Amino acid sequence: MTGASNTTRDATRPAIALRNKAAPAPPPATPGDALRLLREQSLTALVQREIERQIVSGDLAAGAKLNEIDFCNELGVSRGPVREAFRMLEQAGLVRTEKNRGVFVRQVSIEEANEIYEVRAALDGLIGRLAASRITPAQLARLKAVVKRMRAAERTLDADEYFPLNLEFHEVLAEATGNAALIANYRRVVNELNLYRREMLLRDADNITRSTREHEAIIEAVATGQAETAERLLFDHVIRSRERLHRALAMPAPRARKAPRKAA
Amino acid sequence: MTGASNTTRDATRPAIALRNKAAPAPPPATPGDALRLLREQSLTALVQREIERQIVSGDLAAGAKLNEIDFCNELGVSRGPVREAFRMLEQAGLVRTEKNRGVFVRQVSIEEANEIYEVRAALDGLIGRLAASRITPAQLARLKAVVKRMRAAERTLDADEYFPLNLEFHEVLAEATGNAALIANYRRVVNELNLYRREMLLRDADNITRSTREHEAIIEAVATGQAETAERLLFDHVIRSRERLHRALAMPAPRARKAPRKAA
DNA sequence: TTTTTGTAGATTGTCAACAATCTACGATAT
DNA sequence: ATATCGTAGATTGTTGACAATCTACAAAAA
Repeated sequence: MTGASNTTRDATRPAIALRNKAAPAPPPATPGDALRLLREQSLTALVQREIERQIVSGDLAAGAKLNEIDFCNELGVSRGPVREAFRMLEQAGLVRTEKNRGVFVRQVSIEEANEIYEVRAALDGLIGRLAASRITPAQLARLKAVVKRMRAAERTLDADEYFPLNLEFHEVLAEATGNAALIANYRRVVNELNLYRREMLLRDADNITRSTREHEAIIEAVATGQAETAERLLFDHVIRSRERLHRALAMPAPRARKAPRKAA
Repeated sequence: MTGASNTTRDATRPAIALRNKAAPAPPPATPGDALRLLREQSLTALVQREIERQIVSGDLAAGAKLNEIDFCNELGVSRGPVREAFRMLEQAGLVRTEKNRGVFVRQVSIEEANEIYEVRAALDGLIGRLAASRITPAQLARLKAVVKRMRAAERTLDADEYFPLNLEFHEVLAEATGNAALIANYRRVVNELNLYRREMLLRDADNITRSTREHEAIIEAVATGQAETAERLLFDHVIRSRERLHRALAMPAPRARKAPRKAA
C-alpha cells in the first residue's frame, strides 16, 4: 500500500517547481514565476520549507517516517536536495535520523516538553522585558486586535480559531523586541513545542479563558513599559501553559481531528 | 596560491576515515577502529563535526570561504556528505550560504553580537535558577576547582588558559541544570558568540579579575540554593561580559595570534 | 589609461547509478 | 504450531558525472 510511488512520474504534478529541462521558452508575460525563484533560491531551501510546512501543519504526524523517494516524486526533485533538507530539519529539531533506517518526524516526550517549556519561559521572559521598552504603537495595536479576536473565540469556545491566534499573539510580541537572534531562537523552540502540544486547548475549554486573561495582563504591562512585570508575567504564563497542557492531556481525548499521515 | 589542492590525492592523508574500498581485511586486533565508527555514524556526521571543530577552534577565520572539493580531498569523502554537513552548519548558525557562490564562515557583526548576548543572558539566567536547586555536590566541586584554576590564570594573566576555563565554568553550570534542551540551546548560542568574541579577555587583563569575582559570587548563590539570586547574577554577568567585550574591542589590538586560514 | 567585453577555468547545483544495509516474507527444521 | 534461517525487494549511504553559474584575466575599444 505504501509504495505506489516509483512507477510513473508524469502523473503527479510537481508541487513547487518545474524541472529545468521542461518549458524551453516560458512566455515573458509571467514574470518568471518559478524561474526567478530558482535563480535566487536553491531547491534544497524550497524542499526544506515545504517539508517543514507539512510537519508544523500536522500533515505529517509525529513519528511518521519520511521516505526520500516519496518526496522526490512529490516535489519533482532528486534525492540530493531532499537529503540536504533532511539535514537542515534535523538541526532544527523537527526530525530525527537513524542511520540506515531513515528519518522520522521527531516525537517529543512529556519529559522533553517539560524541558523545552522551561527554555521557552526564559526566552518569553526576555521577550516581555524587551518588548516593554521597544514596542511600537502599531505593534501594540496589532496585539490588542489579536486579543480582541481571542475574546470572540473564547465566547464560542472555538479552539480551532484560538490556536493560531495564540501563536500570532506571541509572534507579534517577539517581533516587538526587534532582536532578530531572539526571534529566531524563539521560533525554533515554539516549533519544537508544537510537535507536542498540538492538542492543547482542544480539551479543556476553560484554559482558553484563563489564557486570555493572562494575555490581557501582559499587554497592560508591555503597554505601560513595565519591563520587570512583563518579564515575570510572560515567564509565569509559559509555565502555567505547561501545567494547563499537562492537565489537559490527562483528560480523555476529544473527537479526532483531520487525520494526519501514518505514524510509524 | 590558494589552490594547491586538486592536483594529487594520495599525498594528503585522510583525516577522519579510510575509504571503504581500501583495507580489505583489517586485523581483528584493532577493535575496528574507524570501521565501527562508520557502522553507527554517517560520513555526514563525521564531516560536520570536523568542520565545526575547525570553526570553533579558530582554524577557519570568520568570513573564510569553505571550498567543497578541498574538504573532499582533506577528509577523503565525496561532495554529498560535505554538502549535507554544510546544511547542518548553516542551521547551526556557523556558516552562511550564498547560492552559486559558496558557503562562508559566518561573520557576526557587533549588532548581532549584542542581540545574541541578550539571548544568552536569558538562557544563563535560567541556568542559574535551575542549577541552584538541582546541582549535585560533585558538580559543585568541579565548579570550584575550575574557579581555583581561574585564580591561578588570573595571577599570571594568562588569557590563553583563562578562555577555556571560562567556557568550562559555564558548561558545567549548564550541565548542572539537567535540562538537555536548555543545554543544547545554550551551546548553540555560545558557539555563535565565539565567532565574535574570540579576542575577548585578550586585550584587557583587568577583565579577568572582574570576571572571576563574578564567578565566585555565582558559585556562592548556586551552592546555597538561592535560585533568584543566581538567576540575577548570571543574567547580569553575561550583560557585563558583553560590555567588557565592547570596551576591549575599542582598545588597540594586541599581538597577533596564531594565524587562522585566509578570510575572503 | 580606463573601461568593456569575451573567453577559459574553477566552483556550485543537480542528477542518476552503484553499493551497503535493512525489512518483509516464506521455506525449512524442530 | 513455533522458531530459525535465508532470500528478494525496498530504502538508505555514497559516489561520480553533467549542467549552470560565477570568477579571473586578457584582449579590444573608448
